[in-house]
Amino acid sequence: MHIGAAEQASGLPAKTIRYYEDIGLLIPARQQNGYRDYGRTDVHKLAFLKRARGLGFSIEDCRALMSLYGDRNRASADGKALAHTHLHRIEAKIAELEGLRGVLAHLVDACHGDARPDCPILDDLAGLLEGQA
Amino acid sequence: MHIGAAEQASGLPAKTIRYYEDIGLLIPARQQNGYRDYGRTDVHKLAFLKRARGLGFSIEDCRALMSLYGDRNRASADGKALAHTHLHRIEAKIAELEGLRGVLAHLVDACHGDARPDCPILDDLAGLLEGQA
DNA sequence: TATAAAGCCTCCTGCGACTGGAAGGTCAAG
DNA sequence: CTTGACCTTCCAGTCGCAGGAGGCTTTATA
Repeated sequence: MHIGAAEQASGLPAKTIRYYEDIGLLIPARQQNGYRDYGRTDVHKLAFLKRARGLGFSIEDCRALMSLYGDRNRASADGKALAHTHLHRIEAKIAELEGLRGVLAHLVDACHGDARPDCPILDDLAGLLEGQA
Repeated sequence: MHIGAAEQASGLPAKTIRYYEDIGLLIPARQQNGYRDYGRTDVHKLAFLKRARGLGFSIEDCRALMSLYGDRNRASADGKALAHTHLHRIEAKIAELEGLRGVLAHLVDACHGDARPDCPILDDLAGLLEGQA
């Protein structure tokens, strides 16, 4: 199966599939003409990678997950640990963004937003609140 | 004021301050020996940039905000529009991450996480749920 | 059979927003 | 006069690809 077909079957762009080969995530066989040759297992792995990336796992996480994926003697605890760590990262990111959202919503709310120049948003950025305190 | 002092005063690393000059965000005066020379206004602007970046505004947003910052005839509506757009981006990102969190929390919860190899997390990534349906 | 189009290959560059490091100039203190 | 801190410029690397150039091979059509 050529890379174009693997692209259709896995949902990953050919560019990405080649990149994954570059970094050693999934190295396919080659035909005599040099074309990459993907088998059914390869396509499964590509779809696996797509799903894992879609869940926000880093490439290095994916490497570890792929290793577990192909390991019959794996411990489910290992997969769980990876997912758990990743979940914590996501929760931390959410908390960070919620903090930003709070500040921004407050500022947007406080700004009348007309043609006049006085703007609490720019004032906050300029640190005038501290300056006036 | 040398860059080291500006670093202390603004809270931005010297590397970042130089980078901001490279991309034309804040170009300081130079002393005769070639050293950068930051004045009080420059330090204010650096602190302004630090605050804006800390709120997650992109560099291009910061460029626009800086322009408004220095414009006596600005309309507060412009600042509000930038902040509003940014707020929407953050909310969209939060929603996306909350989706991921939901899926991951579910998977982590479903995985017993012991020495046995069967792992709902890896099964999900492998698309076995669809395969079995 | 000739040719055009599609698909494949490798290699290089760029994105955003820095960060680290090398090689070298400048300045104040001992 | 030397040491060390501080400054300069420039280059490379980060992450995860995407875009494009230039050149094969294969396939489809006239």
